[in-house]
Amino acid sequence: MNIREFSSRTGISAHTLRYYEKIGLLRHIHRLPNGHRDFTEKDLHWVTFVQRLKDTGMPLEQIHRYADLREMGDTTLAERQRLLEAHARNLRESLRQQQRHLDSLEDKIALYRSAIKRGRFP
Amino acid sequence: MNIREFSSRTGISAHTLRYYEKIGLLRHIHRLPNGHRDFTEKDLHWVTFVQRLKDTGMPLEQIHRYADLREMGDTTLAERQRLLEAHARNLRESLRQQQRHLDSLEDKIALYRSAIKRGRFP
DNA sequence: ACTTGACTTAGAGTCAACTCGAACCCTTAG
DNA sequence: CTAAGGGTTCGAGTTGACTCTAAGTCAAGT
Repeated sequence: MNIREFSSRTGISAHTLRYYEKIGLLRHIHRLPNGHRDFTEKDLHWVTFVQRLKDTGMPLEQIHRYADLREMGDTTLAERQRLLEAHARNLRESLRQQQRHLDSLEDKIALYRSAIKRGRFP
Repeated sequence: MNIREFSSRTGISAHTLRYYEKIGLLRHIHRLPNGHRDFTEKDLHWVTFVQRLKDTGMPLEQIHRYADLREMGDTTLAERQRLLEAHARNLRESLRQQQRHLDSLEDKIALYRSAIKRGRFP
């Protein structure tokens, strides 16, 4: 598929897709004879995974590292697993922290609610 | 307390604290006769709240807006409440999304685990 | 034949949120 | 008296992740 369709399927702008290729997050993108990119389902699958890593706060540089490992073949399976496990641990910790923040915000909102009901600030 | 102690109590660098004052996140910071900032417990409380908003993804500009409302007194209570409630809703949604991402990552890690056990990739 | 529009590249510009540097002022210890 | 160490201001520089521009190619439609 062309960059337009790939862009609309992934929600990533064509500009950003080219940028991702330039910095090495996307590799071996097939080209048509006219030089246009021709993305595959496999590319879609990889990009979806990249988005997941990115959305959970992994910097592009570390995703790049993962892409490197992937490129090196099955001898790096264990290292990729370690990388993902470390990331999952961070994510779990971050979720706990965000939950604490949310609880605390909800407490504050409850204070606002009762302050407004009583017509003044606590 | 001086900027050094305030910095170490909040975990925010002195540089950043001055920056926060410059952009209006910190206001009415008391000064000693020599011009040095003299932070109070109230400042600490406010900064802690600002950190919570920031850590849960609120842009500084919106925190600034909240600071404006706060400055305007009790007539803005309802609006501040709405602002916090909208933020809490976003945060709950983001937590759900992050949890889905985590589940998906854990699935992938499980695949790695079994691939490594079998000595090859799925 | 020409225009339209999707694509290409290299490289510059933007934005949020810091982060740092330079030049300077005060107070206190030796 | 002076040097160290903490503070001050203003403004410039950095970082990560885009985002856009300019100049060009190419294929299809009128």
